[in-house]
Amino acid sequence: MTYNHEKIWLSIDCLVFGYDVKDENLKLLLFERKVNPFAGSWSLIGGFVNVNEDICHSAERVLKTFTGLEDVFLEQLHTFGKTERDPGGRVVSILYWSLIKLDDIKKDIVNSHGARWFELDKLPNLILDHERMVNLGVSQLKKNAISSPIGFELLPEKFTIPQLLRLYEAIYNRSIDDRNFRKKILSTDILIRLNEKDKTNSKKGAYLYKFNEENYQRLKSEGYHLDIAIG
Amino acid sequence: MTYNHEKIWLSIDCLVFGYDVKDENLKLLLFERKVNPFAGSWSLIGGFVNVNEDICHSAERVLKTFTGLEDVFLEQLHTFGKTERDPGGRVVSILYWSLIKLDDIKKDIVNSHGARWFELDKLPNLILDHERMVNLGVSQLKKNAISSPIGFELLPEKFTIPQLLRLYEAIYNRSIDDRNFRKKILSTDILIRLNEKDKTNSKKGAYLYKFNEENYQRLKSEGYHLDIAIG
DNA sequence: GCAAAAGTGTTCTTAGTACACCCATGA
DNA sequence: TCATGGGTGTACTAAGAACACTTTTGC
Repeated sequence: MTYNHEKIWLSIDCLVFGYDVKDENLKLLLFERKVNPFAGSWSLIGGFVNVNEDICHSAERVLKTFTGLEDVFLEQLHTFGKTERDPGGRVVSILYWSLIKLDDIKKDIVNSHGARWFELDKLPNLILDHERMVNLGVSQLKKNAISSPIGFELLPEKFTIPQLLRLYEAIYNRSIDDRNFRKKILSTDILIRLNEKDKTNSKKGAYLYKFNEENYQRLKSEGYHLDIAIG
Repeated sequence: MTYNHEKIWLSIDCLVFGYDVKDENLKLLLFERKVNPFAGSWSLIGGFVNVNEDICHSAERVLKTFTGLEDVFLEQLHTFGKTERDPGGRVVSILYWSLIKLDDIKKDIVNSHGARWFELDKLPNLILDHERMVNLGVSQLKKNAISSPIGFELLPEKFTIPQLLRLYEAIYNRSIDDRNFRKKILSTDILIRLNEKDKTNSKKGAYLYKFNEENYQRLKSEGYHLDIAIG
């Protein structure tokens, strides 16, 4: 014991946003809390930080434990530390968020761990300050979708432009002009068109694209600002 | 004791940026560390979070203790939690930043508390991961100066447009066209021109302005993006 | 041949950029 | 009267916004 000071419980909470190209809906993963206080209520997934564990690893562990998922986008957002935030004791909580490309396999994995997906406008009441956390996450989603390619984290590796457009419409909750959207996103050169079409949504079929990480990094280092929020 | 889990030391580190309209230089406040490990080395100001204290109050306390300053801009940036970040023990640290309008009075207050201002390009070596923290702060400064009026936090209540321009040049470390800067910043309506001139820098004198908080809030809620980085 | 989604181009308007001169004043 | 910093305007260019029709194909 090298420092002489009182210690504090430190926890992780994790916002897990998921998007399914099929039903075109943004979803949030919630869990029915098993421990008191508030056993039986809905909450974000979370857990305590261990002494011998980097906080980013705690976040990965929490995500893995509750969803079975790993190697997905996971980033720190903010730390919540009001003394009265948890009536069960003084717990400071570090909020992370994860963005998931939903498919049936991942839905099954998550379901088998007991968590449940909720549509963003149909959330139940949440415990503690978790509602504030959700609000922060939603506003970050809107803010970041403009300037960084978090959108691609929510889509499968191969996706069509209409799917990407539909995702942005879901994030911003309004309709976007498809001609301008297309022009803008293609002019940035961060998409690679494949010689494949996806025909699940139309008879004509839509070209599949991949995200071009390299070009995106170049653009970003040049200080480019995507600004995809097109009326 | 309601939760059964190990606790952790939680600390605050605080980046304090200061700007003095007279010498037109961005400065960072550092402190010579008094406690081991690393006694005698330079570090950010910081301290432990108490169990009965909101983390934002911890940050205010740390700032007050080391600088005598209160009621200034103070915001959370990021939490650092690698297990090996402090060889003195497992300490997770929440980084805050504060932006200070420097004048002689504030410089005296700070000096009398034993901290010292360093120009950004003349920083000494820093302990632990404090260099990473500084880098994060500097990049946040550049990022936020574009889209939010943090610049005004660094200027006195009344300031001239050349002073504001000089500050942005200091933040972005390059020269900015004064005609375009003026046009842009005035077109946003977030400045109020006063019927006073500041003649410290010229015989003609430059009009003093105040920041218009109300108009800024309106602009922000309309989703406006300032984009002051003018070539 | 028709329904349904994918894909394409043009005009207009707005905002950014580059650039040079006059103004007010104290010394 | 002149040196110094403060203030203004215009022409050009690039990007955003609004908007309608053709293409492909399975049924």
